[in-house]
Amino acid sequence: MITENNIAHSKTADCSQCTIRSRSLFGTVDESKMRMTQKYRDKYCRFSAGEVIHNERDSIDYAFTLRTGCLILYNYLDSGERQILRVVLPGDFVGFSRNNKGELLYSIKAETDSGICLFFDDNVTKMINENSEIAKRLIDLQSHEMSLCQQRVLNLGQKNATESVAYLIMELYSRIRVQSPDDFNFATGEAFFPLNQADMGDALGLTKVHVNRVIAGFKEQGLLTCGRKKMRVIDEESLSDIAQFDIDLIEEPFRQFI
Amino acid sequence: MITENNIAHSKTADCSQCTIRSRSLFGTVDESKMRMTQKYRDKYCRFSAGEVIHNERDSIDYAFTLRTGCLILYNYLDSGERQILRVVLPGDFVGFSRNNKGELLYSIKAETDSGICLFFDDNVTKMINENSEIAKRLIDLQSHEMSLCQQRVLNLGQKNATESVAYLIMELYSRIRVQSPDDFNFATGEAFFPLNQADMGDALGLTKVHVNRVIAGFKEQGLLTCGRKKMRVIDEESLSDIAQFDIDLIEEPFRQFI
DNA sequence: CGACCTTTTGATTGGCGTCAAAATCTGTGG
DNA sequence: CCACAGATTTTGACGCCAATCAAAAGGTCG
Repeated sequence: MITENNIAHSKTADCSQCTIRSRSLFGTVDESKMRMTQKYRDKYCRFSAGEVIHNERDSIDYAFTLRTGCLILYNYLDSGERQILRVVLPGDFVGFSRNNKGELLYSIKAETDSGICLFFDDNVTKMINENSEIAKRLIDLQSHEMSLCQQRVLNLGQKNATESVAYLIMELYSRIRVQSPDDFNFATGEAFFPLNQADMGDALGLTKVHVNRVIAGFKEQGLLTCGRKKMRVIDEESLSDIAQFDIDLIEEPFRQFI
Repeated sequence: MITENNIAHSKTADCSQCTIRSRSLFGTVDESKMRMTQKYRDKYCRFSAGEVIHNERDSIDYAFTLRTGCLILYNYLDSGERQILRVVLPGDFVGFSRNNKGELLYSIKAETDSGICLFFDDNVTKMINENSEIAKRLIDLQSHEMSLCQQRVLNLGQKNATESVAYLIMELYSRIRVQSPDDFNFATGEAFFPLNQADMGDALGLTKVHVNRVIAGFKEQGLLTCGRKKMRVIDEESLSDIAQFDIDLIEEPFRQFI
């Protein structure tokens, strides 16, 4: 939950300094209108790694863009099992998909130290009403997110452990390179990887033990090296083949309506 | 693919006769503006059960609302396995989530005889530009669909065969009651159920053999009766409990922006 | 009636889970 | 700089859920 402690001065995250603006909700809005877009933002909030931002089923009256860091969206089942639904990286928009009572159906946790640009629902409505560019951009972002979610269904439904671990690694590794370049060392190919093996298991419906065995196999084959929250993919082509992963999905969201 | 054979006279499906308008893209548009909304529709097309409407990865220049019948969206893997991503019922909007080349990432097949209201992309853009009511509705529909998709991820990732078969049955059965009432006998509780057991397996990542065993168990416990494309749920509460299914998800999409 | 599709049943196999414990890494404070 | 607690990764033995293979039974339609 957001408390006073989380709220930072908006000045600390000015739109004009934003490195992920082009991928965000305002990605198609001309820079000259930056003051207009910034006006809609209500707050800039920070969270420390491990902080729970929102609890499944609580009501919520805002949505946000992740500016820095990494969040996970997840659900718990009665059995106590956790399913990670989505890994959120900078530029991603979060807070839609409410049920018919206006509740958000998943919990949100900061996986690493993170900063979000917050918009109250009223202001989201305003943005959409006043600016069809933003409405269209939101539709494109949603539809891009839907593609990723459907690929996850495909993974979980039909791929074996090796294939789906490879997919998760390739998807996240590629997205980090594009969305969070500060966490990616372009010289060495090493990325800061926000998920540990237990998290990966929770995203894939596997146990951490089995995830470990699969990754050990990849290391043996020389496809990647990794350690505590670090990941370096050595053979992207082979891993992509194993995963049936298509990089086209990760690039800039399609601009269907311009 | 759509051919001349599929195109029916638009008059055969007038908006004023439409029984699922309230759930569709035009659900929030006042009836007095019906002529305006109908103007955007380019074609009304019919498909027979089994017809493939669109092939994975082909380019496409339209989106549509399903008016009658039932469609499935699916992908094939290299292994030849099929994953059903979504079962489309009347009122649902289909044709977004393109990749950055404008391709649709899934195939579309008519599971039963079906009729669709087709909009070319240009007209979708026009609708959204000219009418923020429609844009907002589209955003709400997409976010509702996203919730359903995330629930599917939860099912596939963390639930066992019994739970996920129960979930699929409850989700579809409930949606048929709401979205396709002609296929639902409110006196007996019997629904026309568009998926056979092999299809259900392809939606859940299970084999048809195992789906059959699970359903046999439900029958033994007196939770449901079913036969060739028929389904009658006797004990909705027990099945919902097993499935951890929440009916709130199925009701009218949340109107977040009004 | 015969071809075909779907459902049902049985026997066997295997991929991944479960349980348990050791090894390694990380941060913290004395 | 080292000691120590806690988190994460790694390894091993064993078990089970759902897959696989195979075939029979039942429904549907021309």
